[in-house]
Amino acid sequence: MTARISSPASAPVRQSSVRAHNLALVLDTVANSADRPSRAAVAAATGLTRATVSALVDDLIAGGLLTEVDPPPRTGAGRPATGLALTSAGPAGLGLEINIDYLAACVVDLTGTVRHRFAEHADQRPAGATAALAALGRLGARARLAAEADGLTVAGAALAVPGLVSGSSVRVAPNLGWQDVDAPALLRGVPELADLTIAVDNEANLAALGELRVTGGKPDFLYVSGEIGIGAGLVIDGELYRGVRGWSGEIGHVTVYPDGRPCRCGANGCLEQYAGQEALAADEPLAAAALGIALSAVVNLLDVPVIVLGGAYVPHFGRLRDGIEAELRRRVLTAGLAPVTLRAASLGAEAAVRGAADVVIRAVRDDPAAWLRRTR
Amino acid sequence: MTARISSPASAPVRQSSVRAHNLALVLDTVANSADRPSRAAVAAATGLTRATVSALVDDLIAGGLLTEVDPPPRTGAGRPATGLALTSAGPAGLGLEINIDYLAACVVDLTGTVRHRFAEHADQRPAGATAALAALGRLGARARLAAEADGLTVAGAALAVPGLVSGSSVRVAPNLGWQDVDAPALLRGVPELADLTIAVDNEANLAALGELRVTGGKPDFLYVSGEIGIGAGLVIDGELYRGVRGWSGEIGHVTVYPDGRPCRCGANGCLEQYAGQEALAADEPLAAAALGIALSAVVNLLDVPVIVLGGAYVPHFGRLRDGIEAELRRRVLTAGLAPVTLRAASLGAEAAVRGAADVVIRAVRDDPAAWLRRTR
DNA sequence: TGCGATTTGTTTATTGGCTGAATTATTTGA
DNA sequence: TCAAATAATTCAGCCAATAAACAAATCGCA
Repeated sequence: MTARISSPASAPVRQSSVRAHNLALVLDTVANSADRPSRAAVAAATGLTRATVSALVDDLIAGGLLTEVDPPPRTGAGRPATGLALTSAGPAGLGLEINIDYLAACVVDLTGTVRHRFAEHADQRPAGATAALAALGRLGARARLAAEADGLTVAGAALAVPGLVSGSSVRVAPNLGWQDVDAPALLRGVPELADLTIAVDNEANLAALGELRVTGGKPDFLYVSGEIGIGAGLVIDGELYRGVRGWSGEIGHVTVYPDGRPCRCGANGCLEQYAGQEALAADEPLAAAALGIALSAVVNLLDVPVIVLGGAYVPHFGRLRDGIEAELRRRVLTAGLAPVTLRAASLGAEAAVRGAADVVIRAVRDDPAAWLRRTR
Repeated sequence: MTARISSPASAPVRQSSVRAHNLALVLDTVANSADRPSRAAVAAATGLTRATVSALVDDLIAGGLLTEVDPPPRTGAGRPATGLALTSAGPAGLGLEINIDYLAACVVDLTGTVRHRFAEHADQRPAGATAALAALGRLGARARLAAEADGLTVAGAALAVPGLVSGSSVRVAPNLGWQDVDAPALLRGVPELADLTIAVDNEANLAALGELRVTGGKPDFLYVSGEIGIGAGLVIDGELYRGVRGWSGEIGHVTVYPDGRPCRCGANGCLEQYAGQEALAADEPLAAAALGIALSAVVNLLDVPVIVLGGAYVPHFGRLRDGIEAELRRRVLTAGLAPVTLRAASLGAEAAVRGAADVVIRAVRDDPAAWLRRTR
């Protein structure tokens, strides 16, 4: 089988695209191997010939993405293999997060290991966007310097914010009181970050990616992040779905009780009023039912087999579980054909920063050819 | 720019994949041109060289997918161009549909033109799956013979059913009283269809594709099909999203009023009870509000900019519109940033059959290399 | 009428990248 | 010690793209 190339096609493909694709294929195969595969093993796994894999691996080693390591224990006769592994001294991702009451930065290397982690706890609302992002930028600069002292090259950064994002602009972050903030520009005001490309995304989306890194593979799940607001990140076939304008996942404002409590958004009966952090803290009795109703809607609409509760839900998971599952069984049309799996997130508060850092290294992993061109 | 190849990569790419991709690119470019483009125009539009385009076009002509036609009126000096167009005598798609009270078949050619159309109106429930599908198979056979009399080659068929589908099996079709029916096998029992590959999909999904063909381009929209049940098809970037197991779009069972009317699915307050065909016929006063609440959930979750109401909603659109839009304005978090567009479908009852036929020709268009191999 | 300018489409040499077979390297086991 | 086995590299060949030159056909202006 050869690869299906994304259809409908919209750009020409040339030999260099073949190379780019196969570089990514080899890198991905090494990354997803439990052991430390040889070139021959990679060839067998991918369907490429050993000659081709050798050439591709040479490029990836020269570009600082792979290294040769001791092979796994031998099993029989024959020339011993050379093991391959992702290098932990190549590109790294810088993750940044701003939230109501803290700032965080972390550095993740190509293997997915968190190498450095910094946080500052303080209410970010009074300072305003400019001051808060300057402080976060200084935190990021410390993280970058620490990473470079380790021999890592920071390939880019991503910022998690609790709000709606368009391109690089934070359109609205109600809980921070922000509106139309060009966050990357403000962060780059810190000299040590001036040369970095900085992406911005919603915290729930990035937390979903953080969770994805932990599970591995190409899963399908909905990650629900209970912070002051409730957001969700939808991962389909291992890819984050961001919506047409990047505004997907606003599950906190899905209507649960049409004539229910008024919400700060202007509507009535939003999920957030029954299952937000404040409701949880107040031991709101309807929280589980409300979550179950909203999640049933998601499953009916999208056929997502797994739901992961993260953020503030993690400590309350035991208490909420039964109530949510009861609603799912009752309200999901296909519940009888295949049950919906509900579980708590494996990462806690750091999911979003970590997901942000992952975004950067994910880009390198998905398009190693771009990284090779850069270091050539 | 060269194409990004679908990441994360999972299969090797070789030169033949490049050819396959670029064949699809050229075919797509010709198909989406308003005029009848020359080879040179296709080269300019795609970024390929004229030499390459000439070679690709030769293959597509030899394979019976493109034809040379009179060029559009000249505009200046230079050798006159040769126009290119999709052939209307090549592959065709056979669309089939079974619903509560009718059977339908239609044939669509590569250009998207409906060439033949057959329907039989009768209650399909008493007959049972075997007899009903035999009758539909005979209708399909008539359509196929008519198409072949025109010089068309039926490349495959697709069947629209009102139910949940897994692979080629109809798991449940409550309104037909079906359970675990291998529809393609029964259809192929008709000798004239024995050699065809027959896909099966939910009627709402296929109706969404039918609507997509009419709009053209790569739009994003949610198509809502109001039949006895209410289904939805989600189109993102011109592609249908089917869900992990193919069970997405069950908007009819999204909860609107948690303690509302009991539904045949066992839950309470499903949209279907307030905005299904029966409720519409009874002039149900809550229909618009219920639709608005459920659609707001979709937009909040998925950030879909356009909603198309089809099927039984089309004649009621004028009456429902204001009520739905009021709820959308009130309940969609991003309504203030960008309004949601609501419109009636352009195709009526035949949307699903037509979408089914489109599925087949879409496959040929997306992978012309497979078609060329077949006719070689 | 004729010729240069212009545009289309084809031909030819070159290049990049993969394949397959042969070759070299290194180990196990009889 | 040598045959069998496995890993990795080398090299010729092929495919599909590019670039540049060339051939074909028309317009426009003198």
